Amino acid sequence: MSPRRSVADARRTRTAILRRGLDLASIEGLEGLTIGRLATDLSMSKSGVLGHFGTKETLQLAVVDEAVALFVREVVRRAAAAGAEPGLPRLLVQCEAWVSYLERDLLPGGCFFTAVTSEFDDRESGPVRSAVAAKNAVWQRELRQQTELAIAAGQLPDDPDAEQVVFELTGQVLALNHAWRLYRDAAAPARTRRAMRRLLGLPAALDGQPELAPLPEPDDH
Amino acid sequence: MSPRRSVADARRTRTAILRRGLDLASIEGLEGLTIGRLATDLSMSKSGVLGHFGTKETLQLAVVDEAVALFVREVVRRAAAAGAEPGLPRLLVQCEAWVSYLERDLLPGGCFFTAVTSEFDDRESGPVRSAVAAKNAVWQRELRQQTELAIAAGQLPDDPDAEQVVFELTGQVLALNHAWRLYRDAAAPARTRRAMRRLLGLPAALDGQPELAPLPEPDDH
DNA sequence: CCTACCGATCGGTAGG
DNA sequence: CCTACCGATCGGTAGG
Repeated sequence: MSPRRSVADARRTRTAILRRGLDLASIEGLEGLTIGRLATDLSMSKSGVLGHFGTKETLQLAVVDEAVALFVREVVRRAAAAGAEPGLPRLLVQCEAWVSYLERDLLPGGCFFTAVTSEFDDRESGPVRSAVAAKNAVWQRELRQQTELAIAAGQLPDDPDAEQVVFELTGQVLALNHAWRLYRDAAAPARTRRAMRRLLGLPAALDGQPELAPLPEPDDH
Repeated sequence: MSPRRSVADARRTRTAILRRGLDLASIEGLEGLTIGRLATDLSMSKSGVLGHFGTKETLQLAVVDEAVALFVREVVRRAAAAGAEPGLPRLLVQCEAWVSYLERDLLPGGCFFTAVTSEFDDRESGPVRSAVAAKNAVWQRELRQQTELAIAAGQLPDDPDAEQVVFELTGQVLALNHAWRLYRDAAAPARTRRAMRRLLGLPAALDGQPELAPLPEPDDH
């Protein structure tokens, strides 16, 4: 009965820690995520948890990576799987996947990046802050590229500034998270879709088809 | 040399605690605001700090009130002092005061309400969460009223849904806080003003007059 | 307003 | 992966 387990067992434990850590961090933030709480929830000792990461900061960075993996799976890849053409069609699919990601409440505390950005944006620069800012920037750049393609193809109405369009799209998603989490406002996803539609020069939605664009079925995880 | 001071002294101490507490809470959040840290910063003992409030929760609620007072002074009253007529003119002044409030960095951690909303929106209901949600709602209601007046007066372009307009305005302010705090993006205030202008059916700004509407000089505090 | 405490919890280490 | 610790800090209390 040695406490030493196989490499595969260790990896499984690590995965369980990160999965639970991501749930907790979405609620309590990355500082509020404590090793003792994780250990209790997983019926482990604190040193058993910490052994996988060494320090709390390394654990926090691993949780950020876990959150990125979820976002990539549920937004980036799901949008890509729709096979929409570059430019406005792809941008619409990406926006729909983004709204859907929040609407489906994949994490108990809502959007991990919104929570953690607000937690770290005033901190001195550090690895965690940098990681969050960098991951945010990757998604913004992807949206900007599609917007630029849409502009070049004459698919957008009047606003020729891709940066401005992405800024405003982001704001509508932040408003969604805000209304959805603070007031449990069930109308918020529809409001965000309506704002995005207007911003991208689309006509108002038909009653029977509220989505911005059709998406493949979501992964059930 | 009794440690007991006058009532006026006690009130001054209380004010100092709340002022510092608001600064700290804007950075660290209302949970991250600790009594020990406050005591150190103010060269007091922990029990000296706690004596003014009894419990941490009471302290947190007092800090929320302090934040409301700042917002009322710098946004609500400053906008009212401009003397704009109800409807679109007043709505523009209120939006300009709102953007200016963030742009001027009145607190070291940016918008207190954004930070605290994101911190408490997933928590079980409690007095702090309720207070934050209620204060948020008061401002939203004020904006909605002016929007409804503007709609009734035919001052808005096409969108007849006041709730939707307020939702989108809020989103642009959230985007401002996001870009301003996380990326130190100096272009963010102009982007928000531009988005608001478009949303409210105004022409694009002239180069020399970027504000949404003229405001009186800010209070220096 | 202070000193002097309390039990609980924090991140982390030693040693196995 | 565990037990058994460490010093520091948390919110809060007793008593003056």
